[in-house]
Amino acid sequence: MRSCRFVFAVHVLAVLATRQPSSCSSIALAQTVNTNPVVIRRLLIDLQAAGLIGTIRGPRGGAYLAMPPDQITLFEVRCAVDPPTAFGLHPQSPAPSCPVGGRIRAVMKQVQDQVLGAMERELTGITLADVVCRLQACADPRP
Amino acid sequence: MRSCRFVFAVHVLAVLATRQPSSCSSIALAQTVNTNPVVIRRLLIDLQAAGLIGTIRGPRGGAYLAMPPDQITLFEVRCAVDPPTAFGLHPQSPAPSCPVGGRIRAVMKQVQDQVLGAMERELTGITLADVVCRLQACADPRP
DNA sequence: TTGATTTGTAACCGAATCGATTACTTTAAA
DNA sequence: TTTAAAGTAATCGATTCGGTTACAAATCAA
Repeated sequence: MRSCRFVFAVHVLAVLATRQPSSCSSIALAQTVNTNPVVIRRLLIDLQAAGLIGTIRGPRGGAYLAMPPDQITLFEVRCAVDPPTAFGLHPQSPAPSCPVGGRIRAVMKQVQDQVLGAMERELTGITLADVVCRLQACADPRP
Repeated sequence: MRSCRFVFAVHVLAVLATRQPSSCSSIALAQTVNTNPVVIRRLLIDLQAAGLIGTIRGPRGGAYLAMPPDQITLFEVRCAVDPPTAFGLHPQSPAPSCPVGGRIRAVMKQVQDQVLGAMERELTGITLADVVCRLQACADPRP
């Protein structure tokens, strides 16, 4: 997963958290992230579908947090914008005649689920409020 | 990380573990994985650099395990063939004038390190011997 | 009602990644 | 000497992804 959609999303949500409860346009968000507004709007659509933010069309519109920052975990953010993948699996079916090839896919699927579970536990332990706190360089609540 | 180098590497090592102590050619390995021998040889180079396998050139050559399967963890395998990344970071510098933009990179680097640490703990807990065991559908030693 | 502003969305581009492939060199066993 | 295998360079094609342009839809204010 080399996409930076996740860090962009956390960045955007952190800005919205500091702007609460007023909204922020995709243009302004794109400037802080240093990317194109359409890239931000595509993210906003996914974050909105996940119920993390709301958007307002028209003049003075923009995006706003739909939830208090301490109730948004980074796991939810990741789920909203990235596919649940830790590493790629076999693109072609391995040789079924080989004892390894016949079963390796199921085993590696298990391994991936274990790894994703570990990532979930870690990301569930970090809220958007924690991120905002770290941004302000206050004491890390989870040392 | 969408590359399947990691699953290919585990697949190859599992085959070598069942073939111990004799060696196995990249052609034979490529057949079980269902890919091209050069793809396998590129993997073998990385696994060899990590000290996990050895290779023999010439007729009757091939790759062999350099270590007992219960001393090879999936974390070592992953380190050998994949960069230590959980998600992409900001490609362009965020706006330093924004309070979020100025610090978000460092914070997300921390988050990535936490996630990588969780992945490391999970993958360190699975050895190549465990994988071989799971391939044989015996009771999972780590339920 | 009109104009301005903003989201939503489609289309496309260019760079990067990656597995696959061909071809060749190097090594070493029989 | 022949043959089989690793090592390696070069290239191809598909896919992904951020970036960009353009435009439609919505909504607010004058």
